[in-house]
Amino acid sequence: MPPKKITEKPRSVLPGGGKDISFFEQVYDVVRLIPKGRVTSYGAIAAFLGTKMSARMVGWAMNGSFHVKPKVPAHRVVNRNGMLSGKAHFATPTLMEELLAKEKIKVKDDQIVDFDKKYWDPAENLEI
DNA sequence: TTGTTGACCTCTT
DNA sequence: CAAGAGGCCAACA
Repeated sequence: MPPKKITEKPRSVLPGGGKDISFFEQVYDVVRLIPKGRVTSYGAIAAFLGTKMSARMVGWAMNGSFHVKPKVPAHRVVNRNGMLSGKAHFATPTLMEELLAKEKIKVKDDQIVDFDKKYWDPAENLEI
C-alpha cells in the first residue's frame, strides 16, 4: 500500500455552504466520534448514515482515512465478525493490533476479544 | 468515456 | 447448515 494516492479533496468542498457532504465525510465524522477503547463495524456506520448496504464504501473511505485530518481511528472499525479485515491495509500489518492494544482491546487471531462488549453502536450513542 | 474493483453486509438458493 | 449472488458509492485503468 505504498502508493496511497487517494483524492484528498473530495466533492465535500462545494459552493453554497458545503451542505452536500459526501459519504466519506460522514463516515470520517462518525469514526472520529468512536470512544476510546471501543470499536464498531462498517455495517453499523453505513446503517447509521442511512443505507446499510453501502458498507463497502465505508471500507473504501477508511483507505483514504490515513491522509485525512484530523486523523481517523480506522483501527476502531472492523467487520461484523470483529475480525481485523483491514489490518493488511495499515502502514504495517501489526499496526492495527498495536493501536487496539493501546486501547485495552485484546486481539486474538486477528479477531477482537469480547467484541460484543467493546462494540459501540453509533445509532444508539449519536443522533442525526 | 465505460468497466472493473474494493478494508462489507444481507438475502436467497 | 453452507455457499452463492446482489447491491451500495467512489476510485482507478
